[in-house]
Amino acid sequence: MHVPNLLQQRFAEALLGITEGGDAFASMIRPTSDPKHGDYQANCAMPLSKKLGSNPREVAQRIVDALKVDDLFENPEIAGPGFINLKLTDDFLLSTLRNMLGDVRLSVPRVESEQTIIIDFSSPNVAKPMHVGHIRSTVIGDALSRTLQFIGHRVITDNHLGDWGTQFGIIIYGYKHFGDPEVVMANPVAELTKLYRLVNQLIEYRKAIGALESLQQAVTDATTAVAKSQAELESADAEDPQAKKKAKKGLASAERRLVSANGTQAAAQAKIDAVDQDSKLSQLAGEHPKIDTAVLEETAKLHHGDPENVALWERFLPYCKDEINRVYDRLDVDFDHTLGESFYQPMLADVVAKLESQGLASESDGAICVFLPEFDAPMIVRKQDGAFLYATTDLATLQYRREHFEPTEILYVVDTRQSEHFEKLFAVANHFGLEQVKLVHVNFGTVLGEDGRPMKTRSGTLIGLEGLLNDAVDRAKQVVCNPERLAVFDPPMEESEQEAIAETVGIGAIKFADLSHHRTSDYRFSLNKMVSLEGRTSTYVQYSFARTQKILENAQKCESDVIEMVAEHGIEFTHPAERDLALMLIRFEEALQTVHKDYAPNLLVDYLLDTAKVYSKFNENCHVLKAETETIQTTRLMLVSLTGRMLQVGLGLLGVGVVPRM
RNA sequence: GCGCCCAUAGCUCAGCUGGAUAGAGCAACGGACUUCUAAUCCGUAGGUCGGAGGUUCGAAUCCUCCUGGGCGUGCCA
Repeated sequence: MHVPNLLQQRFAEALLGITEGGDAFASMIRPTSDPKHGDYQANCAMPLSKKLGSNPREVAQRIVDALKVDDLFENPEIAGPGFINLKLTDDFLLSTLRNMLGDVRLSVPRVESEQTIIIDFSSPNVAKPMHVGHIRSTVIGDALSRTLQFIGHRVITDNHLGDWGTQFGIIIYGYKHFGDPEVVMANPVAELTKLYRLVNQLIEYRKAIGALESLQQAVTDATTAVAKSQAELESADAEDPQAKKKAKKGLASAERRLVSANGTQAAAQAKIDAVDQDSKLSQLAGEHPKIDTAVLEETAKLHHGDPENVALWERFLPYCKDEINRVYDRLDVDFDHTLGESFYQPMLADVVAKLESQGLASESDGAICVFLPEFDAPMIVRKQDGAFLYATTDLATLQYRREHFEPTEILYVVDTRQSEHFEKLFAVANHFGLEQVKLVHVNFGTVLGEDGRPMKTRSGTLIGLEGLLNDAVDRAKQVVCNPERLAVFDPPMEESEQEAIAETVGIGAIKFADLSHHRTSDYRFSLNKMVSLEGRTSTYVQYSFARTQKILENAQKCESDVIEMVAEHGIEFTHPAERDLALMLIRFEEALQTVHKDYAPNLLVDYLLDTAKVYSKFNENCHVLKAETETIQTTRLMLVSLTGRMLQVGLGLLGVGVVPRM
């Protein structure tokens, strides 16, 4: 049920009778900000009165007179400067709920025009461990995929794996120089990860040594700047508060820079120390002074078809995929396709040739570039050395998807820092046969550390994703297995049930916390808050669900029983909390539509939390089993049953599970 | 230098195409368990929506400028 859409039609009809083109104002309908104003409000009278040059309240009255909404609303009221306030009738609410009973879609219709939407998300580089930075794309992409599918679109998910990059040069180098074939093949996933980490550490060591001097300089500069700012502050005219304020700000800024420079330098120094203080590592570092360039050479050899490296790549790739699939299993995320960069490798030369023949690309400084009028820098599709780039692969991917999937829309769930890349890509795609496809960069913000600084993806010291999931589940287990809480349950909870709950609650907490932020904003990653199991978290919603299930269990009723009871006893509202809950329930479709409109799952998160909140209030105020009459009990059982199902379905669309008790 | 993004309560964050008195959670303080699970609920306190102009009947939201921060910026992905 989508009340605003329904209302919009009614208003359009009424407005057309008032002035030509009046229906353009019909969309100005929204839920009221304050329940005392009713359920929905229409704001069209104010702007319309300006157009007509008359009093807004009079215009509102004319609209109300022409409006036909008796079947849905009580008498509309005009308030303030010209708001039209509308309150749904109880009859309408009750009959809408009745329709939701037994309907797996909870009265959410499938969209009228089905689109084919490709969602490109997650896309990790295989061969290196997944870390916290991979959460956002994976979780947002998965939630969008489930939600768009639910409302009736044809969704195709594709994990564009980074399976052809430098990380394989790292593994190949590591295998050739440090790998024991027997040990590696005995336990390939773990051993390859170890090799990756070792070689990466040695590379980082080299880089840190190379950078140390300039980092030291940055610290010195920042120190000087702080001293200078301090002097300025001291000499600032005490009579002039503005000058003093400015000097203070300058000092604060310089201090921040110093802290940052010190941090960067310390990180580099730590990398160096870690190797220097380990005799084995420092020996290896001494033996491989050019490891960074050597790794690039191994990568280049792979790309040029060197038989040995290609054979190693083919041998290692499945194990690398096993590694990431383990994480996807745990996260309950899957893909229709996993077409990585390597898949498009054979098509890249053709893409460049086609761009050149169409006059889109041209040679510049030895590279093949597409120059775009709206950008200073070109999009480079082939390097001087002949190698292809990210942009080339993306164009090949676009071409392939157009031919094989015929999408109407492609969503790229990728870090916002790549927005310029996508702007260029989409601009080129417009001249490359993809004018008809809606291309969207579903960008998202950076995950920050608890200190508020961006988590750098290449620092190598990031917390691994698997470890993080384990921590969350462990934390959830501690709470679930709290003896005080466990004592409540009858029959008692077996160990296996406790573990299942911890898994659902722990993983859900991480996903839900990520999805609760608007996708474009940065957020601070705080494991403590996510699994605190208090406040606006997944646990709150899951707990609400568990309470609904317990009531149904105690009443020994399932939804089909409720349908019969409704037919027999009828339904009515006798407490405001019942009506408030009903109003939330019928808005499910509205919430889902807003998720699609802005590609923003946080709107569904908000909706679920609000619904759970309203349910809690209902739960406090409206006892089901002790209800005074059959009709009241039937009404409440219906609300409980629908709420439980709605929370379950809603969480499911976010990729978060529920448990029957917790 | 140029481009993009951000600034909302002590902290972490919402705020949908401009709408009525700017919200939530956490932290603080005060209440509620003989009650279908207190992982809960109720209440109190806390904000010049970074600053200054402008558009409008009406601005956290749109425009301009300023300040502060982040990110990106020709051969990584």
